[in-house]
Amino acid sequence: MDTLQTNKREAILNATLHLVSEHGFHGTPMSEIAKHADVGAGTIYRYFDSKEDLINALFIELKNDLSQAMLVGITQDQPLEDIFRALWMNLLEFCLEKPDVTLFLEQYHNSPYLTPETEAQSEVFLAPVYQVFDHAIDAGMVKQMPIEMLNALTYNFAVTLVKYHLSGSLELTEQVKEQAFGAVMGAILAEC
Amino acid sequence: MDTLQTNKREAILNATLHLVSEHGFHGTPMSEIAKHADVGAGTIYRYFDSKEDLINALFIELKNDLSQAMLVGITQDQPLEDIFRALWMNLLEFCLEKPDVTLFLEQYHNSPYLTPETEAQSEVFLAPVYQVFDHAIDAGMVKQMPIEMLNALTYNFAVTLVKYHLSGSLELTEQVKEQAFGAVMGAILAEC
Amino acid sequence: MDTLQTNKREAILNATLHLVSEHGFHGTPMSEIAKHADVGAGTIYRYFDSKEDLINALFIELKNDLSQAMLVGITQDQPLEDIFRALWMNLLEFCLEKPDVTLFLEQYHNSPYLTPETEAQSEVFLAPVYQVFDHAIDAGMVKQMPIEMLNALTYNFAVTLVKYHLSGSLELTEQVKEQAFGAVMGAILAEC
Amino acid sequence: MDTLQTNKREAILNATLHLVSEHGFHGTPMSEIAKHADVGAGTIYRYFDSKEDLINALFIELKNDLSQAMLVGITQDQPLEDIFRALWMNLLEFCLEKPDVTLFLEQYHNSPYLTPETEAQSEVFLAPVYQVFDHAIDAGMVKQMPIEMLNALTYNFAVTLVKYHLSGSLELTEQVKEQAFGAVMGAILAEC
DNA sequence: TATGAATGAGCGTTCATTCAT
DNA sequence: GATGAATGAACGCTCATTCAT
Repeated sequence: MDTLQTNKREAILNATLHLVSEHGFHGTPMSEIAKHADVGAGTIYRYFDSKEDLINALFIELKNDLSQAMLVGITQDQPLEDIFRALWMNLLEFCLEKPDVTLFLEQYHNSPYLTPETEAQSEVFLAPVYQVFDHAIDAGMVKQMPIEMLNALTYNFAVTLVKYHLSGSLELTEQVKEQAFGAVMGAILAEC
Repeated sequence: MDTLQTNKREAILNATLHLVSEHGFHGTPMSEIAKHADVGAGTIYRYFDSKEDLINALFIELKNDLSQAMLVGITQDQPLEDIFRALWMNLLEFCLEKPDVTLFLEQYHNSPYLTPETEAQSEVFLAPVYQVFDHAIDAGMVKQMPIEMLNALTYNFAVTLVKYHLSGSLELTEQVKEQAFGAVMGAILAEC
Repeated sequence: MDTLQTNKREAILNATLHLVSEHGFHGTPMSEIAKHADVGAGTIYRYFDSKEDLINALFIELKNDLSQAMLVGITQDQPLEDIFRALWMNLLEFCLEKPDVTLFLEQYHNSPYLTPETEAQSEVFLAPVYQVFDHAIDAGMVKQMPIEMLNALTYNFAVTLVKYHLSGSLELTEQVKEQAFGAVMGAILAEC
Repeated sequence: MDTLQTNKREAILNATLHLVSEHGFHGTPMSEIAKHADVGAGTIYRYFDSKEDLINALFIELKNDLSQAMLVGITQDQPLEDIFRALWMNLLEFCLEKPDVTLFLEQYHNSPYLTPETEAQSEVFLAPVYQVFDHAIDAGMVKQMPIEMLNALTYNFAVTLVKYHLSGSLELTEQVKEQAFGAVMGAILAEC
């Protein structure tokens, strides 16, 4: 029973992710989501108040997934350099492996669905990552700079690369990934 | 007459830019564009085949504007370092001064309106910029890296900063701009 | 068990009365009725075939209640004048004390739910009242007039007054009630 | 041009009147109104903001029609008795000749569409009628009673008779009409 | 017997597009 | 050329009803 409920909700979210990443918010009618999720049109409204609510809920879930994925394999006792590399590579791999998530999140961030509330909710999950940034700055490893600039140079940069990759204009080979990570380091490290 | 025609076309494009940057593609009906442009609803279709055509045309124009703005004040005889700085600062200032253009372009890039054709058309204008990149790599000033990665570290980075600025989370003071440019340089320079 | 069944049926009818009198037929979903009656949505369909059936059943019950209420305290041996007064005052008081019933009945009478069948069913209960009318006409106390006109001057008039009262535009004080009854008498009595 | 616009608006109002009087508010979808008015579904929304707005506008128009009809043939110099009779008979005839108007108004008055605002708007047209009532009371012809009671005994009584007539249970012959008017007079006259 | 999750037809409404003027 | 009234397909959403449990 519990699983069935969860299944429908999951199916709806999955269908939404899939369709929106491909056709955009406006190109994805609720009826199509219902069809792909194999549920009745009205069923969606047992789980979500409205299309907006559905999309916001999906955004929050995906931001959480992404945050979790970034932290995989990371322990407190590792050197800060290793943590940084792991965080960034985890991020890059997650975006590469889940292109629909990447595209959904980017669309969401540039749409009127994004509100201060949903943004604030999504930021919560990233707290551990921001902590690493703070430590790195305190330790003198990373240049003193606004968190947003760090974000732009790490998170947004990775996403941009993946979008180029998905559009077919840039192949993200292991070598290119390393080069990209090198660029990130060159940009943020307080070196020499 | 010619001017009148041009005026209407311009008025329609301006209204579209203004409205889409604020309310998104879906939140901007053709009727509203007509009202803001002070033309009849049907008149839009004398200048553009469809809403899609209108938006694509606007995208191309804005990409051209942006490219032109980047090249302002640049001459072949300047040192490569100066050219780089000028290009990037021009870009940053353009995005800051024309937030509606910035927001429109970002929405467009993350929407289903973007097609390989429109993308290709818009790339044409950036040829001079890409030439600078090539020269810089040939001259050993900039690391050998895919043009897309360079783009991500220069163009997309600047746009991301401006979006943070527009959302109110990051203030782009002169000092922050310098710091940002320093980060760009750290990322791409083939230094020591 | 029998009581439980009766209880659920009663609860459903009560909830329907309450909600419909306040929000109208269209503003009262079955799901809301179920919630207010504290039963499952499907349970309603054990007691009633459809929403229409439920509303018709409620109408019949309320018409019965109203008829019963009119006859309270009346005996055959009273003078005809007293019976008339008692009937009418009973009616007025019932409508005043049960505004939801009054409003429900009026909505029903002006809705497509009303059919010749349901009307005929509801008329049955009023037989004793109609008998009084007949006697009064036979006795020469009341003018010879169609039963419907008598109804209009007694029943419908009383209901109309109560509706004005409920809407706040007319206060039904004891004095006003007497005046109203006086008007009824003036209209129907075969006087001088 | 002007006529065309008026025609469409009129056609929509007529279709609404016809359909609502027969099937009720809920039984009358906008699509059906459009079909009967021979216009596109969207066209209705050029003339009315919403279904509610359409129905309210129709109500106001019909109340105006009814008020106008009541005053036909009445002049200030007639005796008060004649004015009364003319008003009431005009009303009765209007309701008889336009049964759909009668049924629409009754449904409206017993529906959630009725709001203090729409009621107030509709009362404006009845001012001349109310003036007659006031004069009649001042002149000592009619008993001192609340305007609502007078309304109930004249307006609502007439409508009730017509509804009985339309339901087929009471035939409003000339004789019955006279009898009915006699009842009205008996109810309100301050006589002997 | 009772439930309430699930359904999908049908609603009110929007808006890109057309075309008579 | 320019208009804007008119269109109707398509949308998001509701709710009477069903049925597996």
